[in-house]
Amino acid sequence: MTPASPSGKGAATRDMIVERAYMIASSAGLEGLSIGPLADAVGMSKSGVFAHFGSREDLQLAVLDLAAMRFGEHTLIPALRAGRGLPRLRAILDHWFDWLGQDRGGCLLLSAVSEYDDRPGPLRDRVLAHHQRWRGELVRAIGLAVASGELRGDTDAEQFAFEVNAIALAVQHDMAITDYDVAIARGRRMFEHVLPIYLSPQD
Amino acid sequence: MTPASPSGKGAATRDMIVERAYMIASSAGLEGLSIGPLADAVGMSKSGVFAHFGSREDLQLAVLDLAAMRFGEHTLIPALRAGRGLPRLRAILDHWFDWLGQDRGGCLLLSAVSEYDDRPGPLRDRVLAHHQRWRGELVRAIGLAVASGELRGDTDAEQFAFEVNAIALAVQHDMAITDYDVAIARGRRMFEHVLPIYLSPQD
DNA sequence: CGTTGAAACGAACGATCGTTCTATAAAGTC
DNA sequence: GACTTTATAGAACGATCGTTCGTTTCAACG
Repeated sequence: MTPASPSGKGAATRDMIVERAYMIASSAGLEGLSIGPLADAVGMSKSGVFAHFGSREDLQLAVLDLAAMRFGEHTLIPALRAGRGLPRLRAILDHWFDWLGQDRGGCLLLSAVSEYDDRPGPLRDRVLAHHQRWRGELVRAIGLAVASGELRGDTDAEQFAFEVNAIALAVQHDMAITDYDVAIARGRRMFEHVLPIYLSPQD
Repeated sequence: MTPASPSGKGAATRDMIVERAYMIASSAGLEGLSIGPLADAVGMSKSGVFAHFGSREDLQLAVLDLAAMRFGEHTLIPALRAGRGLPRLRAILDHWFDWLGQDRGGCLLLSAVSEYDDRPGPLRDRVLAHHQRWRGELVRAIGLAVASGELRGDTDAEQFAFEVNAIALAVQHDMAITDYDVAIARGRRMFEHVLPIYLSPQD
């Protein structure tokens, strides 16, 4: 309810600007985000928008942080209500698929990795930091499923997280080629193909 | 040896320009390719470069076609020397991994899909056409492995192709985060996890 | 009331972009 | 050698970009 930023009128419009910028960048990419059209979208002047950020890069960083927060709220947080272990892992993937389908242009964070993977600078650093944090959450959820005995004791959690990430990437990728529902169905089937490798034998 | 384009001095320098443009776009992205720096790179004037293409979009299309040709030469063509069936499929994936590692910034074609997935126009159409042609080659190679009896008769070739593509995507993705060799190793392991689903039982 | 400080505007700057136009140099053709 | 075609150069265009600057609006405070 209370914004993370310091309260006040200025911070409120700043949040509003970042929100709108996030919508634009979701379909145009972070690099396709420019201040002029953003100012039109929020009904302000270019300089009025600009004054809330020291530079365009700061604006992009703010958008990136918002995207990461929204992503976490949409996938990890609700999955915490599922019991830890395999149910939670499945819930994460379900919500992840949901997330990929809601914004046209797919997940901003996934796209940003390929956008900045060979452009060093603060943006690349932030993108990688967010992505690695998320990868860590995946590893953690997998680790809990190992601890619960649902997954084999010799499970390589990082490898499994890599494979889950691969599924999400492929779904986002195929959404551009075929239908959203077709891509999701392929992703689900793929997870069922990968999962048995890691399942404990006694189950 | 002889260029695909009509021969002559003009066509030769055009090929040279596209070549250099391909190198630039490999790391900066197709959208990051601009004519000014390209002209400097080839030692010509902006207008001199521009005259070989009706527009920037035509230049980008030419680069895209070159990338697709190079990709095919690097992966599919040498894999044809392997026996049809599973060996050829493995060869494709091996050469694909090789291809992902050689250019910094990964495969231009894979990046282009996310770059244009929600930007309609001729570029998006061409990107999707190339990608679907490649996907078709994957399906075909898988179909041959089914015909040879190495893969199960009820194999869903399109699903398997989706999964192979997912592996390549994840490798390219993780190359930005970790090491190239680590990403490749993860990709290889993942293929060995997926393959048994489709292997014929008697093997 | 007057004063202060923040917030937004409007105009402009310098740079870069894709593109166009005109001129020039070279190569080919008769 | 005169003429035509082709290839390239150079200058300039309109547009857009991120950014800066001076000014104005406006609420809060005394």
